[in-house]
Amino acid sequence: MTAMTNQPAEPIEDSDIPTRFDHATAAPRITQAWLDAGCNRAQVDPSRKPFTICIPPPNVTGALHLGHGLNNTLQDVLVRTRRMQGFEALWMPGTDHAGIATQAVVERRLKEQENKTRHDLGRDTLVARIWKWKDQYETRILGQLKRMGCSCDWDRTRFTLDDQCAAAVRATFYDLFSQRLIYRGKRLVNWDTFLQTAVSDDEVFNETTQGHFWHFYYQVIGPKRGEPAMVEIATTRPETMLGDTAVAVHPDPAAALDAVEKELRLKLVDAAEKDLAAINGQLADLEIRRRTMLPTLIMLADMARDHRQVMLPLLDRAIPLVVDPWAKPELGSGCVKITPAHDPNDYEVGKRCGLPMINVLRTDGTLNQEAGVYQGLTIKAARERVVADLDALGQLGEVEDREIELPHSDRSKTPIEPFLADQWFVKMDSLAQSAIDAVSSEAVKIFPTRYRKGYLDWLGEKRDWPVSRQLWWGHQIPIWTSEKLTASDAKSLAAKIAALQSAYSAGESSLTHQTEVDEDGDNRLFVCLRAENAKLQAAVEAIGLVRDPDVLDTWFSSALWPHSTLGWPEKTAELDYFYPTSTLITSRDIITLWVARMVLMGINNTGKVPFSEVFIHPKILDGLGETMSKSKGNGVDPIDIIDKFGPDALRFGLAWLATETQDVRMPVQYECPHCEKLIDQTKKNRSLPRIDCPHCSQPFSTQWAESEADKSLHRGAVVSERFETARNFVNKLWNAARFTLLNLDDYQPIKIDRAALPLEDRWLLTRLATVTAEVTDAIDHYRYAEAARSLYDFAWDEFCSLYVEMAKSRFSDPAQRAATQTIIAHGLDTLLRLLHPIMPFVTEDIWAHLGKVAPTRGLDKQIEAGPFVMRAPWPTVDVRDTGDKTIEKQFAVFREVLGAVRQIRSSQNVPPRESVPVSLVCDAATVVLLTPMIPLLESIATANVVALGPQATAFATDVPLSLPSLGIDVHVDMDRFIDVQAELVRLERLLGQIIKQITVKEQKLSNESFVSRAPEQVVATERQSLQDLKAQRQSVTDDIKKMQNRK
RNA sequence: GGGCGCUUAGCUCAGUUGGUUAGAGCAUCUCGUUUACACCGAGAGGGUCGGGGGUUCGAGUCCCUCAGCGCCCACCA
Repeated sequence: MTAMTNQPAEPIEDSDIPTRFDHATAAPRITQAWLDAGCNRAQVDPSRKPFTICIPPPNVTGALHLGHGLNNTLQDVLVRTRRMQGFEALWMPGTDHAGIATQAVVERRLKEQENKTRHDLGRDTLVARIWKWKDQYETRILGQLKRMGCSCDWDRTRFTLDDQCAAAVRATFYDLFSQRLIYRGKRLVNWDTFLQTAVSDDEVFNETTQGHFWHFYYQVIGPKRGEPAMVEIATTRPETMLGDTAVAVHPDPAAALDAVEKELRLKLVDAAEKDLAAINGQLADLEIRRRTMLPTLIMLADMARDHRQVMLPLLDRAIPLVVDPWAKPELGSGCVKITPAHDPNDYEVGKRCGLPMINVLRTDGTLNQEAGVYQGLTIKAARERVVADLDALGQLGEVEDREIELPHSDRSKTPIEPFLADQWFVKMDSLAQSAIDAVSSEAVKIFPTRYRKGYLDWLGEKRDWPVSRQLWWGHQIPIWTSEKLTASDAKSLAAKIAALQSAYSAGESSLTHQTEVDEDGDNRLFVCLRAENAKLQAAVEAIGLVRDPDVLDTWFSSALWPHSTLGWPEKTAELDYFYPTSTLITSRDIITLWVARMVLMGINNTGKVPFSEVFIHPKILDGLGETMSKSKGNGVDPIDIIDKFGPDALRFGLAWLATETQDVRMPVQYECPHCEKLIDQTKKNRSLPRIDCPHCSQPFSTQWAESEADKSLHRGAVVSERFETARNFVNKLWNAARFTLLNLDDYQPIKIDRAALPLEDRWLLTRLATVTAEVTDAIDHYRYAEAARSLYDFAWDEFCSLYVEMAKSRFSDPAQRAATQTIIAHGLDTLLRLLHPIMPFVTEDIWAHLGKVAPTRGLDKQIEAGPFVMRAPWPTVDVRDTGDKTIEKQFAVFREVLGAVRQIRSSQNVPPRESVPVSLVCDAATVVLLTPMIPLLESIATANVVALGPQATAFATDVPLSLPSLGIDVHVDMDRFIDVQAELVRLERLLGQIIKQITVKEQKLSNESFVSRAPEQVVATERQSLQDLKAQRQSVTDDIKKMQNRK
């Protein structure tokens, strides 16, 4: 059947609609139909309110996994809902160039496959290769999103490195540079010696390794009588001593020790038992230090103030003793070697004490000329040599074994070396403050609110943002430099630049320059170009300036994403209409890196916050509780799930799991393509390119297959049974629709008079109204799981199990057929709209089928249903359908009674078609409620209600069940079926339960304080409940007697 | 070291402001092809709500504490 064409209504045959939703053929067809009709498109339309979401641009490092699947499902649910609610909804798609990550991936492959480094290729060739990689993965990523049903406006797809984003980056950099908010500085950076680039703190992870703690002795130069001849220092990185420029000691060691002791004693007061020993140990240690070390330390401090020096061994360089509070007398020897160029803390000391900073490393991690005879060695080799040589000199002391937290680069997995280098920084002061204010004032609201704290704390530190990266893939810094200039050279160069400035920038200024004096007293000059301009660039280079080879941190361009994608710095109509965007949906690990920076850059560039709400969703963890990531290899490709379960099941399954506080644990299995058996994914096998099936021994490939041999094998999908529920639900909906469609062949809608409707119809309308309100509210507040559960329960337990069942008999009654058709068509129609944002494909397919047999739908008046549920209006709540508590109560009672009858039937093994006589004992009020339900009960439970009311009595061959909370006793005549023994077992068990409950209640009610303090209503309920239980006990006891008599 | 979560059935998770007998899906067991659906239907079994203490008439829910797991931030010469 083709879905999207308008054909005249024709009878539907049973065989026309398969019993399973065929997502594999339906999804591509529907996707195409949406595209053809422009359903995803958003345009500036002043008559409508805009609703905008910018996608968190996935990195082009690799394919998407289920974490992205969740992120994008949640965005799409929201966008589709708002679109249906009448907003001009724009979902802006795109990808991120992910500077260091992407370059690292491509470089690694280059090494593995061709044994080449980036230097073998050169900058242009490498960058061209990365573009190729980007094209390949961008296509794959966008394809994944499309198959998931993401309703992005694809024509607007952006890339953080495309021309439009580049223009925004250039303009931002230029503006910040002009305001001196971007500056050049020497800073200690985390140096990745493998990738030969600085990486940010955020790209560093710590790993505990077995290391040593070496003690050295440095000789004091010209020790006077009574003074120590040596100072002892200790380090975990001996080779850095080559860059030592001082040895520090605390300025007032006695006071420092006192302070520590005071703190320890405070701790002692409210310490737990088990900690006491440890603290006391520390206090004892302090005492020893006071006696043994303190005099020496005080003497050393005096010597330092006296500008005394020690001799750095091996290099025979005299270095000063300095005083600095960083040297803590309570630790180690109390003295600390200072290596400003290779340790963050030492760097601070170096700055405070005005020490020289000697960098002993080359960019590749080998030692440079500063290291003297050790020049050219690797760090590892140098370390061994330094230790051996010091030992030979007799200046090596104790060597302790110690666990060391060693920083590693997240990208190359190699150890980080702190390294002094020239870098560009963004000054965070006022920028950070604006982003703090935005969240404090709730101009930007973060959900769940607990994530506000991390955001505010991080920004509160206002640490300047190092933005240069020694990479080739990214936005090259738009700065041209000339260094080591004399003052007069600098002056004449500046004049030439001023000339260029007036020649090229009529109107808007597009070039600016700054001069500054470097640490050696020379001048350097920077020129910044605002936009790409080949001629101007050539002119700048012609007067001798050289472009900075570095590129910008990826987050610099990501920070501009909400406005750069809409055309900023141009004043576009799009920007004016769609910006600020509405909601950002992302994961918690980039709240600071990305969200905070978008807020401050958005405010800086546009004067407005980039979005008013941020929703942080849970993370998807694998079966071992680890987050999914490309680098770990435990990522599951959403396409595998889609192939097996369908896109709707993927989406519904993810939404169902996306609760507020809990991350989603997702154990996965490989599915062998040969024998279809499932193989648990483990730490060992999760990143293998091929696996031999343990069941059928045949090999299959995985998503990591790269070699041709592996790729030619059959691919083993990674699946999770956690999507079965959702897949089954999709099919349940499909079949409810199938039933409806098969009964709409002669659809003749009639005008509905609500008051005259039968009970079950009024109930359905009430429930639809309630569910509509619930789902709307849940989605508004990002409670996706609640929306999914609410729809699941209603669709399955109420629409399918009750309403459809009740409709069966009414369809065969000519008097009721038309009305039932009208209502069920309306019910299905509403359900499809409500489910569409979560399950777009199956709802769209059913919508098309429904449109053919029932092109107009509605209650008060018939309305032409449009061709797409995607573009249909979101259901609204009609007040006439809400608040009828009587009907809800009637159905609640009905379902209880129905359950009781079924339970009795099942316990006695009564065949489904056998009608059983039923007698219902209840009070007069319940009779009124229940009487209209009798026909439904009879049809659904295959029961025959022979008596109802206070006077109704038990049967001679009775199997009863009491519903104490409702005050109803259900009696079923089991004359023909009864299994006396089984029944006795059941009754005895039941009696036991009742007696237990009675005991609990009696205890409760005999508790004087409960009766006097609990609210009256609670006490009354308990009393009534006890009374009911007692009555039930009586009747069960009677029944047991009766049953024993039958024996 | 600081911060934020989490711990409920065999598994994966819900559980609104404290209030009848703590729920769902999967798995298990029993029964059933009944005119949409076996990716289905009916029913059953399965819980000291991580341990301990407290507040309260009443605690899965609030407070304290201990233990375990996870994440974020800082730091360790």
